[in-house]
Amino acid sequence: MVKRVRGSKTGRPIMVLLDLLGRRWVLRIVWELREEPRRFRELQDAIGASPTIVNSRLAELREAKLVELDAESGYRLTALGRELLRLFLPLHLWSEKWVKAVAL
Amino acid sequence: MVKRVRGSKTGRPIMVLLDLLGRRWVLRIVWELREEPRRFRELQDAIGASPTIVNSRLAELREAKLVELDAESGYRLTALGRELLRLFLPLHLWSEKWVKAVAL
DNA sequence: GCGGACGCTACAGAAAATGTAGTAACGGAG
DNA sequence: CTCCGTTACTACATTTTCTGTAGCGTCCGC
Repeated sequence: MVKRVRGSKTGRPIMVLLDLLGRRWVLRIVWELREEPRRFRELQDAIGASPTIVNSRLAELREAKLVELDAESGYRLTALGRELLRLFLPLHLWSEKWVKAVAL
Repeated sequence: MVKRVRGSKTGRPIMVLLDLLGRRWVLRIVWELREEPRRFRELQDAIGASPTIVNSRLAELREAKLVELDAESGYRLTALGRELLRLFLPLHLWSEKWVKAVAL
């Protein structure tokens, strides 16, 4: 038993995944790592969250094998993390369209 | 200024979107509405969150024009919401693969 | 006019996030 | 060998958010 499933008791993969991704800052961290590895502080400054929460989210993402820490370069996406990111890339374009529709 | 951009001051569409989707239960609610409309209580029971938070997330999703309330059938995805969901559908399959890779 | 389903709200207590400060390990300069 | 900077990370009091439970007001069928 690897994961704590917060939002769902079912343990169905999609629920576990949605639970993980639905935590504050998780999507943002993955997004921030999309191009290149980042140092802890660098990441923290970029997203503007407290070190406490950045650290615990990184721990969760590392446990989920989506992110890893390389001593040379910093935090970076694993192969699995890059796969996930690839699924999210279309969001970038779509978000532009969405914002226009919502007219913020 | 319509939206509170919690996680980012930039107002860049992708950041606003990631902020919205990164709130607790939001992804789960969108997922729960993927097939058919749901009533408030039905939705609440399905995800197991408090009515308070279900209501406020639904309000946010309605403001974001991703969800709407139809008196006849209940809460459902808008056209925009269905577009977003379509981007997320591959997650379902991917999550199965991911769980196998993580649960060593 | 009673009962049930509906969306939704109030509110106290619990949990999570913030903001600030600080620790411990390492590596290089003097 | 000290000092300094950089690294990841932790402690903790304060603030914000979420939960759990109860209940409100409206509509509709009986």
